[in-house]
This record gives sequence, structure tokens and C-alpha cells, in this order.
Amino acid sequence: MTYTLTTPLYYVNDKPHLGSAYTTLACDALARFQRLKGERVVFITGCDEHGLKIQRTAEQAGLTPQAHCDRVSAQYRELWQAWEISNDRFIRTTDPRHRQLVHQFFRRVEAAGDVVEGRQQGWYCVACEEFKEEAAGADAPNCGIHHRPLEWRDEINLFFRLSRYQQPIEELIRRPGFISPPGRQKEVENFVQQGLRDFSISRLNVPWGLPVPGHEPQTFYVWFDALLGYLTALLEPGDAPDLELLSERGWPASVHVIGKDILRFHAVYWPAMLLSAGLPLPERVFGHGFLTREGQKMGKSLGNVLDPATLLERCGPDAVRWYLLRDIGFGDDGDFQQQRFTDLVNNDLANTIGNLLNRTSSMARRWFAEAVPPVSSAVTDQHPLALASADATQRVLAALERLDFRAGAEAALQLAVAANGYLNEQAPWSRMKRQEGVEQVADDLYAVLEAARIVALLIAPLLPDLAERMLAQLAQAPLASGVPEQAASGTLASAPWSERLCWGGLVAGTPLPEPAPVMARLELEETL
RNA sequence: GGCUCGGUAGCUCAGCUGGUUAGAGCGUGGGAUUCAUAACCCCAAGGUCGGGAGUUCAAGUCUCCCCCGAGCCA
Repeated sequence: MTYTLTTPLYYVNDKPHLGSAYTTLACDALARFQRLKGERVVFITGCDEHGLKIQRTAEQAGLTPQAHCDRVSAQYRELWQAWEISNDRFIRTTDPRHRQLVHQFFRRVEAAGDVVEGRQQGWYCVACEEFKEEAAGADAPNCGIHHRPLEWRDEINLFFRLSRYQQPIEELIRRPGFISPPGRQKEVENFVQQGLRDFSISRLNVPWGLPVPGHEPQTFYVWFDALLGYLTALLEPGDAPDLELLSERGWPASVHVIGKDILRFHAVYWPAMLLSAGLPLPERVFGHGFLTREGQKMGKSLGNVLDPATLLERCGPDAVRWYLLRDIGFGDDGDFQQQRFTDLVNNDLANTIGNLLNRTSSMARRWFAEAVPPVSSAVTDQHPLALASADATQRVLAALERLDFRAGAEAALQLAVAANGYLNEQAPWSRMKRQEGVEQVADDLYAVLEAARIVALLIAPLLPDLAERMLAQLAQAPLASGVPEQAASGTLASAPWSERLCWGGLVAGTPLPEPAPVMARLELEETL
């Protein structure tokens, strides 16, 4: 079984913003988690590059659409590299193979009798690339989202007969777990209950689009072509663009992770299209929330846009990943507050987790020959910290499985808190001063180091960098959650994650490197 | 206009099928300590659980109305 997950294919209208980074970061955590569990993962991201909006943006910049797309998609690719996103694929809908796959898909849909000509009349928002039903009777309406005038369209184009899929779609969206979070399910149900209407899948007079075979000069509506990018992305380098191959390449997807604004495309239109083409349906669609900043919507007009590249540069990957994943319920809207951001990062990562490792390693080295202290048989898997570790592990696994990154992060953090508490109760430094119970001190330090090791393993999906730094500090093999399982097992002679998560992995006497803080405190003097 | 979801300590939130003095984290104040990244640990203050009415022996938790916020649809 392959675990296939996708981010949306981001529209290359402008450089990447924090919202895209948020989605991608979350998917990266999920992908790493699945890889660590030993699953074969195909993590897909990429860019959606057709459509009138792109065409116009390019014109305004004095570029050809292709040049514009090349430029913006490169920004995405570079940003994800900088963020160490472990995507296995990066698909662009201008990829030549994509065109062929879209044509093949379309022929299937057409053969199924699901393509009809129709007259499309209505107000269109180019920025949304959507017709606005609600503006039907209006005179010169504006888009409610973009506050720009809508454009009148009256053309003959091709429609997909969505109405034929009323029943199967109703059943699909009722299926528990298909739409997450559950709150959004009703939203879609209401929409579907009102009756599905055929929707237009082609445009006239939009040269920057894939031609509809047999229906020139029609080009495909961006959304039709973009969604299919998930399929093209699965093709391996040498593969011919053939839908028949997909089942061997990881289709259907285990989950599409998207922003809540495009839930309908993924939960209704897309499955119907797949049904029509005779392809299996994705197992799950997760619509996450949006980010505001200090209570306000981010936008150019307000000048309060947080640039993900700047954020990375100034704060590092661990801090931002932690904040977004640990403080915002995945699915809920979230507010980026700089004060809270630094508070949480410093408290959780630097003080609680980082300092735990630092202080313990320092003591172990000082009193036990710069190595992991000898353990006595008193430290069993019934040790309080062993129990805490087992509990944390179980909770992290369960949480990440349901994409509850916040609960996962908290559970891992709790283990570090427990270990710090234990250390203070036992106060090995006092024992050493009194020159008594050295064996007890060794046991205590061993147990705390062991807990720290497990904390590192548990945060690995969320904070791969910090996890590796911690493991290095503990003289442990790296995890490499970012590379495919086969490659990892080929190069690393370490046990799988699930085994390493078991209590007692540290070997007494293993030399410990000189401790250096694994996580620096954030000291932001100005506003980001 | 219809529907949905929220409104719980300064902030972000947890509170399952109603049941002792409403919880956590952050922030704030204090204490303790020195192994450690002025970190860790402990303690405290702080809430008429949006407002009102009702059901009940008992409501943050159920019903109705209203106010505010978000969203989907028209």
C-alpha cells in the first residue's frame, strides 16, 4: 500500500505566501510520519499554471505566460527546498505529459457520455476563476472576495454532466472520514443536497490553457486541468502518460490536504470526474483553516503579509513549524501572533526540550566519563519515565494518524515536561554533592536521557531538523524521515522508527558529544 | 433571507452522554534551586462559563429567545 498525499497545486499567480507554506509544512509532517512508520509514501506538490488570470498577470509583467510560470514555479520549488520539504514530486500543469494525460482523461469522460455542449452565461471573476451564481441578476457586480468587477460571459462551451453523479456523490460525502474536519462535511452535504448541476469545463478565448481535443479552440477550464495534475504527478520519470499505470503508482490518494476554500472542488467535482473516467476515489479530503496575523487578514492592501521566506531566514524551520503545527488546531483558523510565537518557541523548544537535553547530557558527561551512564536493573520499562514515554508515544502516533498535529506536539512536549520534573525531584546534583547514591544518579540520568531520546524521535515528523540535532547530541543514528524508505534503509544501518521508540535504546557507556544548545532562543527585536 | 459552527480566566483553547470547590498552556506575581540555554521545578492571583427565560433535586453541559463573530448557501 502506498500512502499518497497531496498539497494543492498552487496557482502561480504570485510568489508563495504563508498559507501555502502552512499547507505544505503540514503535509511534510504527515509524509515524514508515514515514512517513519515504514510506509511507502508519495508526497505530491506542484503548481497549477493555466488560465486567464495567469495569462493576464504575465501580460502585465511583460512576460510570456510560460516565462512567467517558469519564474513563479521556480520560486515555489526553491522555497520548498529551503524549508526542507520532503515532497517526492513537484508537478507543473505545463508539463508536456500532463497535457497528454488530460487528453486521455477527457476522452474517457467524453466516451462515458458526460460531456455536453452548453451555453455558459454569467458573471465571472477572473481572480477566482469562477462563475458567481449569486451575481445572477445584478447590473455591474463586484466579486465579494476580490472586490473587483465581475466580467460578463456568454459563450458556448463544454459541460461536465455532474448532475448524473448526484447519488454516488451523496453517498461518498456521507462516508465518515471522507471529509475532514467533520464540521466541513455538513457544509458540503448541504451544497450537494440542493442538487448538483452540470459545470463548464472549458473556456472560449483563453489561449493559455490546454486545448480540448476535438473541440478547438476550446481550452480546458483551469480547475479541470489542475485537479488532474494529481494524477500526472504520480508518473515516474520514464513512464508514458497512461491512466492505466496509475494504480501501480499510488492512486488513489490517501489524502488531499487543502485549504477550506477549495473543499468543494475536491470533495464533489473531483470525485465525480474520477468516477466518470473510471478511476478510484481518494480516501480522504482534509480542509484546513486560514491564517490571520495579529487578528487581521493578511493582504497587500494592509501591508501585513508575512513572507515565508523571510520567516524561515530569520527564525529557522523548527520555530515556525512548531508554532504553526503545535498552536493551531489543524482544521481551525489560526492567528499568527509574534509574541506568542516567540513565547512558545522559547518555552517549548529552547527551555523545555532543548535545555532538558543540555542539562542532562552535561551531568552525564561530568560524572560518568563523558558517556551514557551505566544503568542498573532498577530501570525497567516500568520506570516512571518509561511509562510516560510509552504513553506519549501512543498518543503521538494516534494524533498524527488523524492529522491532529497539535495533539501530537503536545504529547511529545509532555514527555519532556515529565522528564524535567523527574530530574528536579531526584536532584542528582544534590546526591553527587553529598557523595551518595551514585548508582541512583546513574539510573536517573540514564532514564532522563532515554526520555530525551524518545522526545527527539517523537518530534521528528514535525521538526526534522531539531530531532536530528538532538539525536546527534545523544550519539544516535539520524532518522532521515525526508527520504524514501528504500533509500533510507540502504544507507542507514539503524533500526526502524517504531523499534527505536521502545524504551531502553541507549547503550550505557556510549560516549556523548560535548553538549551545545540544540535550539536557540528566538530574540526578535522588530516586527517580522 | 435559509442553514451550520463558535462565544469558558489578559491570550489560545480543553471540558464525553447534565452531578462534589470550572481545567491546561502562555502571560503576570511569588517561592525554591544551581545540573542547565537568566533555563528547570513549585505555588498563587485571575472566570456571574455572551445575555435572558425555562426544564431539572442538579446546567458551562438540555430547550427557547436575543446579542456578537465566522462560514456555507440563496
